[in-house]
Amino acid sequence: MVLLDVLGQRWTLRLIWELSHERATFRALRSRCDDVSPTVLNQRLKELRALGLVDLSDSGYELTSMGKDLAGKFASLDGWANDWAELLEKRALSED
Amino acid sequence: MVLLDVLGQRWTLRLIWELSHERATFRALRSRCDDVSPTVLNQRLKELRALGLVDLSDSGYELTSMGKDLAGKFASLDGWANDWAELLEKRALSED
DNA sequence: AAGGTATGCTACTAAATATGTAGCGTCAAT
DNA sequence: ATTGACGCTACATATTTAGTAGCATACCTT
Repeated sequence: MVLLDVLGQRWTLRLIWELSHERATFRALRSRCDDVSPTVLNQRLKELRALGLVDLSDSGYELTSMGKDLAGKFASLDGWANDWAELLEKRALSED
Repeated sequence: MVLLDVLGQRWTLRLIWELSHERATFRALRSRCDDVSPTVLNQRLKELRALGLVDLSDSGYELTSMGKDLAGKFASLDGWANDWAELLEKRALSED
């Protein structure tokens, strides 16, 4: 599963997540991602562009239709993650 | 989104993927993941256990019910990834 | 035309992380 | 008692990421 190897790199998933909310310039993307170093940011963006998931337009970086499609798959994750975080917290509290 | 930071680490996504197919011993998991070093494997498994996504039983490592739930979210990714890979290949061929 | 500001991106060093290999301690079967 | 499998650790090496500075370009304003 090639996709997993790509996504399973630091920042990749996060980048897609951020871009799924709204497109952003290189610098804006940086600051949204905890000021990730430009080196890595550019590396990841290059990869994502090569994979046809991200595109660079005049108004900044944005997901391609494929990229949006993929991001949609993760959208359902958001709700799940919240429930899960709650469960974790409860469990942590009851462990004392 | 904490979940993304966890998943966006090398091997984490892959581990969940592998374990979603069938449970495996530490060593089996290693060989299935391109012989990842035991150091990292153990680190990741520790994290995943702390997060309640993975559990170590007598018969090896396996996903908890939460872990399975999460893996299910990714299952739909499989079909998508195949279509996507095809598209990519076609595009690569037509670029010459 | 000169200055200011924003863009994407690169160079380079230091810090963090992963790899690779060997092997420990435990347990069950032979 | 030796063999083999288990989960896991130690430690040196290699790779990756972080962090900072700054380049080249373009647009806008004065």
